Amino acid sequence: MGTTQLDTVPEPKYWHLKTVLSEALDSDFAVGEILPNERELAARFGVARATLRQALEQLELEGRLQRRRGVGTTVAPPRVGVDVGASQHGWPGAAGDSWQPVDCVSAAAPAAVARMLDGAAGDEVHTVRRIRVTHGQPVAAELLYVPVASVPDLAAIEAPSGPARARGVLRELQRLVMEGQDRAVELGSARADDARELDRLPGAPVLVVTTRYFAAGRTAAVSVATYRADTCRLTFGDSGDLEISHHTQERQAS
Amino acid sequence: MGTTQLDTVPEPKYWHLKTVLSEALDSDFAVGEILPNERELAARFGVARATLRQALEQLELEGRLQRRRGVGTTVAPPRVGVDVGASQHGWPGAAGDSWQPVDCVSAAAPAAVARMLDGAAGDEVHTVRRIRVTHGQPVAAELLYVPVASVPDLAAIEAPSGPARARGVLRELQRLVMEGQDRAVELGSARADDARELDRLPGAPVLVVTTRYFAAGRTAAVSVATYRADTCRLTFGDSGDLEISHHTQERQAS
DNA sequence: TAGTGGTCTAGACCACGCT
DNA sequence: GCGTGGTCTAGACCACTAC
Repeated sequence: MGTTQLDTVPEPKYWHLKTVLSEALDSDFAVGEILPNERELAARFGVARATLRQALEQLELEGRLQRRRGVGTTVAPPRVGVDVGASQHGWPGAAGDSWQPVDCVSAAAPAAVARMLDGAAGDEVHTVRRIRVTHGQPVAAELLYVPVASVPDLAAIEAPSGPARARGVLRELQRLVMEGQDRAVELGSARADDARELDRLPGAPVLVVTTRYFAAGRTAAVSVATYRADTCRLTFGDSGDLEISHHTQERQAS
Repeated sequence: MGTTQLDTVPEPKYWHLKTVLSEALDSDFAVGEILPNERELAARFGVARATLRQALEQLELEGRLQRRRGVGTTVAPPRVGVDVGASQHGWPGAAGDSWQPVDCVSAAAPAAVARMLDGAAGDEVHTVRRIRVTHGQPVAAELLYVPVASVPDLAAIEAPSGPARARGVLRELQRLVMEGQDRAVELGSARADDARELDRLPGAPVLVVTTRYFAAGRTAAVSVATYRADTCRLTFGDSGDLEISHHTQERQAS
């Protein structure tokens, strides 16, 4: 009698909720507008708060919502296109890049880093910390590992740590002839220190961009950049946005 | 008195749990090994199952674990490096690419697609469905949108749908002169149909790679490829594999 | 059929941002 | 202090897989 055709497809509540909320966001809310709080939304939809939260989490993962403890849930602006492609074919720290050096320390390389630098476990590296800011918002935090062997002329006069030393390491890098680079993107979750720089909670989803820079037949530096996955869209190639200028192949013979 | 130094840093339980489990995975478990079930793990650590699950979810997001309903939780192998970069500078469907056409239908373009094709809302497009398989596992599902105007010579003889028609559309694409392309990567959650192809649950985290192909001064095609975020690392540039350690893969020459 | 992970509930308390 | 989202609990039932 009461059998509906939905018997065969018991769609989870949170999934259906997400769909309903998503459509409501499109039609009834403006960017930046604040939603009713979770307890009220849950009551309104007749579900437990945990279920409602499962739907909100998905929408936040997709960049539709932004949630801040103590404040509320707001409608997120469209993701920012952040260029990580061809236009950055120079060394990190080249003039005009959008990174801001924060700190630098020198110590033995962690095992995982040493492996990527094809060096031994205890080799000493400069570790440069940088932040990338776009439209006034922090979008990425980076750890740049530079073996001391890559920048032998770094003056001992430089400060032992801090932004000044970071700039010194970056300056020395520019003097090398780059032979190529190598990028990978994967999903990760923010470590505590990255989360702090990115104004997110630890464990927040991030896109981890790992870049290896080659010079003098060796891996001269490795960058591990952590982008906010909720607010960023990583773009490659010339036209990050809607610009369709003519594209000349720059397929360089090695 | 009983005040410990931890007062200032009330680390969440699930975060601490994740750390502990992560270290246990490194030292006590082999790839593919099956973990104790969630109820037992929760009891062993003295937390509620929901809390334990929060830690497992993070580890799965980071590609450390694999969970399958009705089966159990296993230790995941390292992520597979999937090339989405320079080596694929040809049209989709070019000889030797790792995609497998599945289906093709022709209909009016959805609004979002029409926008990327800089066309009108109702323009007719061929929608090609393809699957990418690596090491025997499905890693990505793609929807390739090709305006009928891009492949005017597609014979009417072709089947109205199915893999045969998909191959026809791809074949016609090869005849165009590519002027450039354009890629973006962002985090998303799997739609129901993609999830089925990727052997995941709807909502699973995925990396969405959007590519625009330019020819004859227009956007000749748009591809939206959905990669499993748990098992894939997207690589760009020359050297895809970072050669983490023993890599005795039988790289078959085709 | 037994055992797994997936969903859902109805509470509670905590940390944080504002005012 | 108050309201917000974040964490946590102790259950229950369901869907799926393998035997």
